[in-house]
Amino acid sequence: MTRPKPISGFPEWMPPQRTIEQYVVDRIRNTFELYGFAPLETRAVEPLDQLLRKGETSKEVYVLRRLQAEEGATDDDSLGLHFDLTVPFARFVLENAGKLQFPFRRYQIQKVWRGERPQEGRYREFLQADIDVVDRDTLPFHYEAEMPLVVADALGGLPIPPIRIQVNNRKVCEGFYRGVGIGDPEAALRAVDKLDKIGPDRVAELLVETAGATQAQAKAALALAEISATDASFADAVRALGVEDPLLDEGLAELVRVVETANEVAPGLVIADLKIARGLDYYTGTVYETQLRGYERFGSICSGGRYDNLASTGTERFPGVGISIGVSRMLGLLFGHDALTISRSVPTCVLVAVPTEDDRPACDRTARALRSRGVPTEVAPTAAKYGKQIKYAERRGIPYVWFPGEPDTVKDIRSGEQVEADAATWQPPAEDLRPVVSGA
RNA sequence: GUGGCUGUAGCUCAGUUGGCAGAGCACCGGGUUGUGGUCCCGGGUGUCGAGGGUUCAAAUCCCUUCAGUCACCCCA
Repeated sequence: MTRPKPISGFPEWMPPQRTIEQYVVDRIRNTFELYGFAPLETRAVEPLDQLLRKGETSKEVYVLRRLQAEEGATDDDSLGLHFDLTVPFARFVLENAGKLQFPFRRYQIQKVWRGERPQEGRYREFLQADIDVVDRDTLPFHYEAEMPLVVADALGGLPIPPIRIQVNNRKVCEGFYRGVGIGDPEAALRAVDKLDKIGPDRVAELLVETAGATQAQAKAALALAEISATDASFADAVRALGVEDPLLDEGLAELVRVVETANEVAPGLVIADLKIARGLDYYTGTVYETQLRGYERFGSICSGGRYDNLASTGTERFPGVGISIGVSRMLGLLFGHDALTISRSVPTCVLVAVPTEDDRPACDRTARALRSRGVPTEVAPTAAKYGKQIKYAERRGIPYVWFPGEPDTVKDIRSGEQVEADAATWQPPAEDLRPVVSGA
């Protein structure tokens, strides 16, 4: 029998890491609900044509197929695992528009799948935590300013490095490109997005080669991309470039509002960064990317944007804005750098020692009494010597060992302090009740 | 999907021109007939990632494959 091996890109964390993940997800979920987002879970699969509706990245979609699929099965009816939570949500809104009240605020925390080549913080199966707001026909702009605040609140209470959310607005780029006469705005966006990686010279070359820009146009696009600021001053820098376009003006006004809204609540959280592009299609307004301070080189852990055409039937339109926290990605990076620790590897707060097997029923009663008051408790596996029972607790980080006797005593094995205790009333200090997650 | 690097004990790693698989820490047992950590004694716990090839002989050389990681691609 060969020992089973891991599958590339499908990480399985150990209980301490999973405990941390649950803690993080709880924090995120509670925050989302604090802002009034309603819970939603969509099925894992979507019709393949739905998934591929936008973009030609079909390579990365996992397709679902029965082992005994019929020979003549057509591709039309095949199913794919969802690769994000926005596309399934858009489908859900269209499907259930009649039952929903708009604007509709929902959160979704689910696994998604992408057939990418894995590396640290980048997996084929991973967890995302997503919020979106959609409305019918038109979506008020102010929701675009709200997204970063929710994310900052959710992540701000966690023992992780501070985040910085980079924002841009598609209208700024597209208006600007139109203003200077660049023919292929999408190609231009794609080129400009690489600025940090390949530098201004290569971006200028790309702009000429792929976006059909002249040298002067490339220079202008590059000048725009190099602008960034944590306050509204970026708008002056853009206007100083002397490009005139109504869409540009609209985008600038929106981006200023996003930045100023954030600065009022959380100064330094948001930075306007005009090279941020995100995916090629479907974003139409504000776009977000998020860096963990100190982990900038690992890319964005949270991203999203405004979309106007994702959910539409032709007659009805449901514009939306959303942002998604890459939970697995963020935790994978932090775990990889030993930047998160937990005080114990199991939930157990108290181990009830067992003097002899004849005493086990009494020990079980003690455990039940503690559990009934919310103290996570387990009973020692065997009536081994007390030294071994204490070691059992120590190896797992369990802080307390309960010794049956006349009277019962409980020992804090970290300090060695042992006191008389009654299982009907004893309570550990609040900080010992659950494992504590902390930064390294 | 393309290319590079890495893979030896639970962890960190050593292993010479191919010649009996090692160290530290961790862990297990005992000293300790019942309260751990210090100390002493004892124990190597391994499919050298896997499969195949070359060879008298492979952790070592060759091929394939799996996994991790890095750079691309992509990031909906």
